[in-house]
Amino acid sequence: MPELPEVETIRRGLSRVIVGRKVVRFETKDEKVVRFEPKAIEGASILSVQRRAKILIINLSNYKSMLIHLKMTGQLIWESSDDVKEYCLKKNKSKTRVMGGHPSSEMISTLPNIHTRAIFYLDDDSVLFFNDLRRFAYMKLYDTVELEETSELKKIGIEPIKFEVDSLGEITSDFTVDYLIRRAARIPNRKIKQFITDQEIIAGVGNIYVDEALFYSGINPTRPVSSLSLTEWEKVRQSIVKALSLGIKFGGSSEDTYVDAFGKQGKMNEYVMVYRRTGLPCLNNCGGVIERIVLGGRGTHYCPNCQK
DNA sequence: CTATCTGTTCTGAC
DNA sequence: TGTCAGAACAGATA
Repeated sequence: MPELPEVETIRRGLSRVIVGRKVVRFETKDEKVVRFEPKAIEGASILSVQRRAKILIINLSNYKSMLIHLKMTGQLIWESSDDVKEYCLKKNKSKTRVMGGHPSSEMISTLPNIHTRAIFYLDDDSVLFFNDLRRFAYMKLYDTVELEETSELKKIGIEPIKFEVDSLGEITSDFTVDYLIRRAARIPNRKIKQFITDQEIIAGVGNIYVDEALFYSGINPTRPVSSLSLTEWEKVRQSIVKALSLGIKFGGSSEDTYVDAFGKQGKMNEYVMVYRRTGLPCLNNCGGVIERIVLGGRGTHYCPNCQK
C-alpha cells in the first residue's frame, strides 16, 4: 500500500533514470486506469518527477503533467535497455515452452505481465511499466498550469516532511503543533487515527505509518482529538515525522505488492513495532500483546499497555 | 465452492 | 457540516 515513504522512494528512483528522457511511445492497456490518449504525451520529454501526498507528478515538456495514484497495488517499474534486451532474448528462447492454466509467479515477475496497464518506451531504449493488480490506480493528464487547482490536489493538507531553510538559515516546516491543533479544533470528536490519515489534513500518511506513529506517541488510536494535551500533540507531530523518515530510510514497507522503481522490495516491514503484529508481544517489552481493532473500516494495531 | 479480508479514496445517505 | 457505510477491484486465505 504505497503511502508517502513508498511513493517518495519510487519518486527518487524514477527521478534518477527518467528525467531528461523523451517518451517515444506510450501504450495503454487499460482505459479505466489510464485516462488520457497516448498521443497526448508521445514526443514529450520528462522534465521532473514530483510528489504530493501519495500522488506522483510527472512534468512534461509539452506543458502537461501526469498525475499517478498507485492506490493499493500500483507499481511503477523501470527497466534499463540492457534488462529489456535480456528479456527479449529470454522470451525468444522460451517460445516453444507451453504456457497455460493459471498465471504463475514467473509470469507475474516478468514484464509486462497480466497486471501491466501502461508502458512508456523512452528514447534511451529503457522502458517504464505501470502495473496494478486491483485496477484502483489511475494516470491522468492535466495542463501543468492548472495542476494546483485540480480536484486531486487542491484540497490536500500539509506535507509532513517538507522542510525549508528560512532567511536566517534555520530549517523550518509548516507542519507544526499549532497547525494540528487548529485543524483539530473544528472536529473535536474525530478519533486521532482518522484525523492523521485524513489527506485533507496531513498529506501522505496511511495505515502503516499512522499505527507506527501512534505507537511511538504512546497514544491510543481511538482517542478523540479534543482529549490530546499540548505535549501529546508535540509527540504526535514528532512521531509522524519519525515514522515517515524511517520508512523513507528503509525504502518503504513491502507488506503486499509494493516495490520501488527498480522492482526491489522495501525493508521497513522488518522494523515495524505494531503494524500487522497482532497477537505478538509488544516490542517495548512491556509484557503486553499487540491488539487489532477496526477503526474507520481499517485494521488498527496498537499495544493496549503502552498506548493510553 | 463460498465467504471473508485486505486498504485508498470517492460517493451518497443521514 | 461531520460521520459512516458501501463501492470500485482482484486475489489470497479460510
